[in-house]
Amino acid sequence: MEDITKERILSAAEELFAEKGYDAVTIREITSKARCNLSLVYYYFGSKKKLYLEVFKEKWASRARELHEAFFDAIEETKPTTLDEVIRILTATYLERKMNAQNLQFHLQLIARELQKPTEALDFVFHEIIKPFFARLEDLIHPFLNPSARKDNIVLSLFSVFAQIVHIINSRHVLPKLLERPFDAKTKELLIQHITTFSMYGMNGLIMQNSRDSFITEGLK
Amino acid sequence: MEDITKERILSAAEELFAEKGYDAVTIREITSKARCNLSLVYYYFGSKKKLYLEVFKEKWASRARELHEAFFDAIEETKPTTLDEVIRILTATYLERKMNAQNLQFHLQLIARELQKPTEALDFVFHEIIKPFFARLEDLIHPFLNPSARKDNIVLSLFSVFAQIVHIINSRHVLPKLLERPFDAKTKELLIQHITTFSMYGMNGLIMQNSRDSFITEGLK
DNA sequence: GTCTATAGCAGGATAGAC
DNA sequence: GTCTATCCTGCTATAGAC
Repeated sequence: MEDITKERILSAAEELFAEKGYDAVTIREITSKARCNLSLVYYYFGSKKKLYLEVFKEKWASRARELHEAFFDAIEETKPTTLDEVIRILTATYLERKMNAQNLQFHLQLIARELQKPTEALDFVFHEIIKPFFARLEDLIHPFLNPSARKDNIVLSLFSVFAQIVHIINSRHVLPKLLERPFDAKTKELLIQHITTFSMYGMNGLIMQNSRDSFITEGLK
Repeated sequence: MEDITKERILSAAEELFAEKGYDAVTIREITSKARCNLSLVYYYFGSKKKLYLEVFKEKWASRARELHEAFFDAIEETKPTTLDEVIRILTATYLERKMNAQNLQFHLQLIARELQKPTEALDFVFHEIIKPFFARLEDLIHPFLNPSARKDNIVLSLFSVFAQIVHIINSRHVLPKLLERPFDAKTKELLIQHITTFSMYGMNGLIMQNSRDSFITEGLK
C-alpha cells in the first residue's frame, strides 16, 4: 500500500464524521474502517483535528466543485428562460443524484454539522467555496428578476432553498414517519418536486410583492 | 440545596448538549456549570445517557407544550381568515420571542441534533409531542385550503416552514457573513418577514397548482 | 443530599522496530 | 509506509464518609 491508504482513511473519516460528528468518532474507529493501523493517521495527518480539516480540504471542497460544475453545466445546456427552471435545476443538482447518493448525503451532513458548530474548517469552506458559489448564483439569477429585486431577496431565497434541501437530509429518519410512507425513490421524487414548486412560487411571490409592476408573472396565475 | 440542584443540572445540561452535542459535553463540564459536585449527576439521574434523556422529558417537552399553547392561543385570539395569517403566526411563534430567545434557540438546536442522529429521546419526543402537534396543525390548516389539497401537501409545506426556521438557528454563525450585515434585531425581523412571505406564496402556489392539474407529479410548464 | 476519593478504562498521541 | 507497544490524560462511574 502507499497513498491508497491515505485515501481510504479520508473516505472512512468523511463517512464517520458526517454520520456521528467529530467527537463521537474515534481514530480507532476510522482506522478500523479503513483497514489500517491506528498510527497511520498520525503519520499522514498529524492529529485527529488535522485529519478532520483535511476531510474538508480534500473531500468536501472537491465534491462541492463537482456539484457546482454539474449545476452550471446543466444551466448552460438547458438555457433556462424563467426563474422556475433555474430553481428546478438547482434543487435537482442537490437531490437527484448524478453523483453517488450516499456521498451526496455525507457532503450535506458534513456541512450541516459545521454550520451548527463551526470550526476552522468552515472558515476555509466558506471563503473558498460557499461565498464564491453564492456570488455566481446571484449573478446567474439576477437577469431573471424584475429590477426591483434586492440582493437580500435573492440571498434569502437561495437560503430558503438550501434550508429545505439540508433539512430533508437531516431529518431523513423522521420524515417517513411524518409522511407515513417509506423513504424510497418515489418519496424522494415527491420531495424534490415539492421543494421545487414551493420554492418557485415562494421566490416569485416574494419578488413580485416588492415590485408592483412585475413582468415575471409566468409562475403564477 | 435540595431539588434546586437537580434543576440546575438539567438547565446546564440542556444548554451544553444543545450547543456542543452529546459526545462533546462532559459531566464535569455540566456539573461545573451547575456549580455542584460531579457525583450528583449519578445521584439524580444514574448516568450521562439518562440525564440526556431527562433533558428531553423535563425541559424539551414542557417548552414544546408552552410553544404550542402560545401558538394556538394566538390563533384563537386573532381568528385568522386566510392561510397567510396562519403561517405568519406559526413563524412568529418560533422566531419572535415571547419566550426567552436563548431558551428557544437551545430548544431548536436540541431537536436539530436529535433529527440528525436520533436516539431514544427522539422516539419519545416524536410520539408525545411532534406527531400530535402536526395532527393539530393539519386540522387547523385544512379548512383554509382548497379541497383539492392533499395531506402530503400540507405536511410537506409545514416541513418547509420548519426547515427554514431550524436552518436559521443552525446557520446563525454564517448567515451574517452571507447577508453582509450583523445578526441583530433588525436582521431577525427581516428573516421572519422573509420566511413568512416566501412560505405563504410557496404554500398558496403549491395548493393552487394541484387544484389545477390534480396530480403533483405532472410538474410545471 | 452533597462531598471526597478512586477505580477502571477509553481514546489521543508518540517512540521506535521493521 | 506500516506495525507494535506504550504513555498519559481525562472520562464515566462507584464506594462510602458526612
